[in-house]
Amino acid sequence: MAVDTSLSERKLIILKAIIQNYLETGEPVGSRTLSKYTELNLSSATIRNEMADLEDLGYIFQPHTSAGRIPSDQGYRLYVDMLMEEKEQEITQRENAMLEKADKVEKVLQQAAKVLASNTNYATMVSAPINSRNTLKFIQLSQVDEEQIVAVIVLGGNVIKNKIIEVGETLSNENLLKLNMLLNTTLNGMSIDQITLGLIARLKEQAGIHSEVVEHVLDAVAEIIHVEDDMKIYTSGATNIFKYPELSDKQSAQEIISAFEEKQQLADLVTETLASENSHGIQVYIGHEAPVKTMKDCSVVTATYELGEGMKGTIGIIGPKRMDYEHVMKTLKTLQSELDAIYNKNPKE
Amino acid sequence: MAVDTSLSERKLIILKAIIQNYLETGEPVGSRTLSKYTELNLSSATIRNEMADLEDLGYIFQPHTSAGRIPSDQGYRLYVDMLMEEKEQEITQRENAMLEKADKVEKVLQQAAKVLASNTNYATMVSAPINSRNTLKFIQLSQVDEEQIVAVIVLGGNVIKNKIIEVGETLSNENLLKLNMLLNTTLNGMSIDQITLGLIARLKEQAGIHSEVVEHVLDAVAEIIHVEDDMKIYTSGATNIFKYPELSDKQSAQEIISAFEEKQQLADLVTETLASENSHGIQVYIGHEAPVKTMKDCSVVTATYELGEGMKGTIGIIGPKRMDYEHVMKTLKTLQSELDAIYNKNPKE
DNA sequence: TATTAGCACTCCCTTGTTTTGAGTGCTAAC
DNA sequence: GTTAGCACTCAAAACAAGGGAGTGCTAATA
Repeated sequence: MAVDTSLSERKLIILKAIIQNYLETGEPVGSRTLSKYTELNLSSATIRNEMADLEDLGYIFQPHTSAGRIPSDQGYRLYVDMLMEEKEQEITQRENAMLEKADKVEKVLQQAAKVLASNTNYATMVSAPINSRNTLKFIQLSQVDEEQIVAVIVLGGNVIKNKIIEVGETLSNENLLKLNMLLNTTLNGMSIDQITLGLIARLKEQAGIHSEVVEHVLDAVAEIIHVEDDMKIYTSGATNIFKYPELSDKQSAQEIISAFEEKQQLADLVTETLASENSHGIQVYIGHEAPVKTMKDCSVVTATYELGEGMKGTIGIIGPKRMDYEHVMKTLKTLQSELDAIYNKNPKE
Repeated sequence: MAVDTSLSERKLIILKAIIQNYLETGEPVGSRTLSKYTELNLSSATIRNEMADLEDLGYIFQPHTSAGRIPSDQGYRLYVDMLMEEKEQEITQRENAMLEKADKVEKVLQQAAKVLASNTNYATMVSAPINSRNTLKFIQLSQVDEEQIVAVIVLGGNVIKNKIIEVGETLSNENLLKLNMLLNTTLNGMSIDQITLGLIARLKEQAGIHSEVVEHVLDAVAEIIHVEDDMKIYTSGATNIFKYPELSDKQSAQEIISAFEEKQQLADLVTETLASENSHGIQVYIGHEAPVKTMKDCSVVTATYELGEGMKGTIGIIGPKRMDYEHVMKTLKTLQSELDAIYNKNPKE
């Protein structure tokens, strides 16, 4: 993934210039423009020669004969890799991300998506961290009325799950107490994926109260714990894609916005990102590289954030291939640390 | 709102034919077409005369000279009013709305929106019922650890609210118990808007435990109860608008889809709908009639559903003016009763 | 008197043609 | 190695012409 050394310094400069110019204008860029744009002081003819080479090497191409050049996916890739290396030594400095503290995780993430979208003018998404490795801090069953019990479960990071359990017959107060004791002493501190069905079965026996109700309630508890909160994803600025002509023809717009509405595809994206994390915690998918076909004409930049204890989530930006990678990557890094700051200031036990 | 009697029977038939034809094709409809389409057996010339009249009266218009006619907002309005009257005597019969029972209100509503969208090919929204007149069924504070208390509140219709309350100093077990007793005995059965700040203040005194912690906790409880769950709105099929050329130019599409993403405008729509409810529980806003400017080129059809105890929510469909009003209204009615069936089968106390 | 046939007219849309201009590749000169 | 010059290409814009759907009006008809 390092910079391809087969390119001369000059070619690199020219390529970079082509890309940057194209990022700004969205138009194919020609040799004349470049000969002014760069500080190389080369004539357009020379540039043309170099461009011909770059085209042969696959970094740029012409949308049609006699048009200027446009960076190819490969060209973008090289460019982004260069950026990555430069950034490496830069100190990440905190910026004003305007993230207000909010007590509900949900709110924070939704707002994060919003801030990101308005900062970048691209479409954004933020996935809630996955709970499976989170640990149970507290569990309680309470009688609401004769036929209803409410179960409340608090996980690390103050994630709360709850559900009403409908019971046929009433559970006596003592039994409820017993059950609560049992649940808390047994499950407390365990991670979600440690709480297996086998464990629940054992609990049923240990409960010592042999009634259908208890079994039913325990089953319900297991369900609450395990029901994958189907990957909550918060999005914002989906309509930003209308700002980029290359994405806003009906067909593409329809597809991309659908993806944002349905969220299933975004979920796939998140899964993929979390699976193949790289050193920076930032990943860039250019065009076809993205794991979702809908994004084949977009670039997707994702960052992973961590709320401690292995609870990871993803922040993502979806925009045109000619996105401002530099700014985007910087903004993502900032947000990453903002989230860190918000959630890791309460030291985890 | 009754049928304008100044229109002859024949004009009405022609207007209806124009509209129905336009609903199907989306193209301006001309006199020739009509002379075949209607069972009136009139020549195109006669039809032309009638159309000229209808145009003078403002029910139809030409997008340009020598084009066919298109219904105006006023024309649609008349048409819809006619439909309403016809439907009046029809028996609403249950259809297969495929709504699965789900225990979380949230899920049900999201699914309702989805079903609706796929049934109609329009963009849809469903607002969660507003809680302010809902009653409190159960409240409980539990100690999670030294510094955290989780508050759980169950409202009618099994709506659950919760929040972690951070406390500086630990609250003793007995005090927590006392507090729970007090809260339950006092607040149980009260509606949200009955629980005023004054009441909370009185509770603080009654608690008899004079400590900052108790005050803080009670304040937090009040906040949880009152924090307007900022009108949750579930949407689906926003991208359906791409199916209608008259709405899918960049400008309009951008605006409409934004409205669906931001949801604020939809919330306004809901508020308006709930405020001015009419006899059928179904309302139709045509073009400029909608309380939101974004929808000026759309028609919005809304229905109000009730979960008992004054908890009302709204179902809405947003599409082109040439939407299939008949089908839409029927579908809405069906869904309305589906929701009724799901939520009012557990008889409310 | 209401309906219809006929006709001239309007104007959008489609299709085809021309022009323009940005950009290229190549070659020959510097 | 670099550059000026030139012929060439091709997309997009500008223009022109024809077709066609639809209209309004008038005069004939039932």
